[in-house]
Formats: sequence, structure tokens, C-alpha cells
Amino acid sequence: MAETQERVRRYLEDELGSCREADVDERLGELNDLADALGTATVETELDSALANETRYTLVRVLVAAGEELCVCELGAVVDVTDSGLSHALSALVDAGLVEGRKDGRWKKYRATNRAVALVTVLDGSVTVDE
Amino acid sequence: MAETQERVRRYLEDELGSCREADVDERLGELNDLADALGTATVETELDSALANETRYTLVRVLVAAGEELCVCELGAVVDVTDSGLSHALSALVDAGLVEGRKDGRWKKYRATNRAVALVTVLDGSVTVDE
DNA sequence: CCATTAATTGAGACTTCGTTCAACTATCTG
DNA sequence: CAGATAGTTGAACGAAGTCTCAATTAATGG
Repeated sequence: MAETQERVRRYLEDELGSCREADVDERLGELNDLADALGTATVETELDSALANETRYTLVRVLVAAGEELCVCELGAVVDVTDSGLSHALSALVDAGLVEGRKDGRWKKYRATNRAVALVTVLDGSVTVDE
Repeated sequence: MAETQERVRRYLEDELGSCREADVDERLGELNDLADALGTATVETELDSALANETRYTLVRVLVAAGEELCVCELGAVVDVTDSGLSHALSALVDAGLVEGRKDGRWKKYRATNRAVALVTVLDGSVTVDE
């Protein structure tokens, strides 16, 4: 930490030609302001984590593409895990707010939430962003 | 698999009142078409994985917020890992196409790519999607 | 009310991640 | 060229994640 400050000081000296204590402090302040504006980082990391697994990602995308509720038994035809694995995956997606479940007699149906639709839409698009 | 087909068959019988073999086949076909349209799933899972960690996510967001190159030494002031950990994180982000690095004398500077800007922008927004 | 089926839960095995430590490369400065 | 500094690399280890198995709950139908 003190170590880090020293390095930034030398960097600024290099960049600015000269450098006072105040400059280092100001720059570190700016950097911390940037970081502080990131209060929701944890929430969004959890969101990403939910999609950072092929089973879950496929489930979400199928549900988004379907645009309607699908039965667990139908989802089982789409991913290659046991019933148990499927259930664990769906429950993780519910926790992340990407999917909602509804029990219907002896069947259970899941559908994508608005958030899931928004996210998947953008992820699809982002891959083709030119740079 | 054969097990899954049986269950879907019973489900469709339940939903439709009756059900022929052809109906099951058709439904399974539809589901597989949905899944097949997801060819890029792996790529996007990797994208999400890159952001599914607080260190990396913070780095990307700081770089996006900064809107300019930042020196590794400056980034070190923002996340709480060793130099080595920071370097590993940045290299993972480069692999994911979210960040680009440039060597400048004895310093190294990183900046966010367009893809990173697009993704972060949407993730910021998605959290406030009402449902 | 017993058997069957849909789905979930928890425990445990196995894998993948994230971080640090130590060693290394490259650049600058005297 | 010697010493210091910026940053990277690879090995290693603990933590977290993902899957399966076995047991369990809940709904249905004879």
C-alpha cells in the first residue's frame, strides 16, 4: 500500500516531469473515486457468475429464446446433466433473478425474467461489437 | 436420454390431452433447434467468466470509467491483490478481449476495449431493470 | 393407500479458480 | 555494467464451484 503509493509517485514524476506530494494524493484520490462509484460490483459479479457456466447459460438462453415457460422435463432434453444437476442449476438461476419457477400439478415450469432477456440480448450483441 | 424422452412424452400427453409419437419428436426437435441456435455459448461463457470475479470486474469498470489508459501501478491502487495477482488478472482480461495493454518504457498501460465498454454499460443498466 | 413419477435436497468426490510466493525479464539510472 | 524498479510467469495450495448419487417430498392414479 505504501509501496503502491511510492510507485504511483514515481510514475507521476515520470509523466509530469515533476511532481509534488499533492499531485500524488490527488491522483490516488481520483482513482479511489472511480473505484467508489462501483458500489454494486458484488451484485453484478454474482450476475456474471450465474452465467459463467455452460449448463446455466444454455438454460437461460433457451428460456429466453423460447419466450414462454418450459417444463423441467423439457429443459432436461437440452442440457447434458442429471435431473439433480439440472435442478441445482435452475435453483442457482432463480437466486440470481434470471429465472422464475411455477409449480403446475406434478410438473414445474420455468421462464426467463426480464433481466435475463436484457442480459442475453446484450451478450449476443456484444460479441459482434467491432473494435 | 431415452428416459428424458419418456418424460417429455408423458408431459405432452398431459398438456395436449393426447399425444402421438410424432408430437414428441416434433417437440424435441423444436427444443434442439433452440439449443442449436446457441452456437456461441462457449465464447460468451468465457466472457462472463472473465467478469465473474471481483478483482477483474473492478479493474474493467475502473478502466471503463477512466476512459483512458491507466498504468499498472495506478490499477494497483484500486484492487487489493499482489502485483502478481494484478498481472494475472489483467492477462485474463486481455484473453477475454476486455482490455488491451501497451508497453511504454518501463511502465505498462492498459485500457478498456469497446466490448468492455458495451458490456459494463449494460450490466450497470441491467441491475435496475424493473420486473 | 400403495406404487409411480417429477423434482428437489444434501453430502461427497472431483475439478477449476484465485491468490501468493519466488524466480525471472526488461528498462532505466548512476 | 551494477543496482534498483516495473511487471510477468509458473508452481503450489487453499477455496469455491459443479456434478452425481442416494434419499426425500409432493402430486397422480390405480
